[in-house]
Amino acid sequence: MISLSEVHDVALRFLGSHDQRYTANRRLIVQALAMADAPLTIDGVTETEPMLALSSTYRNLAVLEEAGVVHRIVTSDDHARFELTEDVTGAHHHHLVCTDCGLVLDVTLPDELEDLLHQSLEAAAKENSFAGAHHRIDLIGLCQSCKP
Amino acid sequence: MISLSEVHDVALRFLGSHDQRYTANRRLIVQALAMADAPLTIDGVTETEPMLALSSTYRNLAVLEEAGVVHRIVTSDDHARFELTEDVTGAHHHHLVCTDCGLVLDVTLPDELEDLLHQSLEAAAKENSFAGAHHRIDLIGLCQSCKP
DNA sequence: GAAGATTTCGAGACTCATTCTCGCTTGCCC
DNA sequence: GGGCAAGCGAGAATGAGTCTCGAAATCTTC
Repeated sequence: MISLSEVHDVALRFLGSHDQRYTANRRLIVQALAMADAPLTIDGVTETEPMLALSSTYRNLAVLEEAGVVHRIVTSDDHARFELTEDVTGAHHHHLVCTDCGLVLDVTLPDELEDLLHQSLEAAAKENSFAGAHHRIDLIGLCQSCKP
Repeated sequence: MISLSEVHDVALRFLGSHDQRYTANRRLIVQALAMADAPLTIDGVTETEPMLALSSTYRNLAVLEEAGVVHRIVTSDDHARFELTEDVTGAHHHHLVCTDCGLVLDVTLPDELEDLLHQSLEAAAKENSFAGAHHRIDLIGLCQSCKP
């Protein structure tokens, strides 16, 4: 597990290479995401750090996303969720998504499987003239509290 | 490839078991989705079948989704897209998603890979007390027309 | 370290995809 | 064929997310 100060270092570097400052607000957002054990909604972020204004949080999350520090997760639930990117945390992972409450949990898969997948997807991308950046796997189901 | 009339048969059955009628409008929507070679946005559906009112299309897509006939795909793009479910088409597949224009294309993966994946995801679900229904794999990248 | 330039902040207005409302139409059942 | 439940559709309402713009913070240059 990567330390909080390392996360801040990476964020600073990423923002720097996009001509963006690492302001106090952005720091708070990154910290909130780093401490959370699951991707957070905007409300989740502002509840964790109540000093943050809603509009600034939206703006700064967009800046952080642009700089590759955070990643936006959109589910059928109508609040987007945010997490630090793999480039920041160093951990490739996927998601369990609850269709009922929208909860998102992180999971990792065996490396061999990831390799196989990567090869297949690469081939599929080439076949369809897609410039493939990365893949995303979600297991869609019901979380513990939403189970019947 | 499954025929259009088979698609309608399945849709009829699915709706029936949810105490829903298979009305002319719903038929048009299913037909539009069946003929399209990629998931359609709401606008895409109403453009294909201009007789459809917007509000009715939204309502009927919700009904069809509830009945398991269509599936909603949400990307960062701010129009949801719809396609027939695998239960209707009989074809398990995944998506290439363009981060720029939101285009979604269908791809299939080798069966062995799907099997491996299924096992791993099943295990991950159990570990997190998730009742897993199905998985979703997206390759995120840039489509031919959005490539730099 | 002060003046000016530039960036960020935040409260509220605004946008627009989606959902809701409600009177009208359709079609099913006896 | 009358009654009634379901579906229809135009427009209003909702609300997540974006934009605006004056104020505050931060950087730059001397």
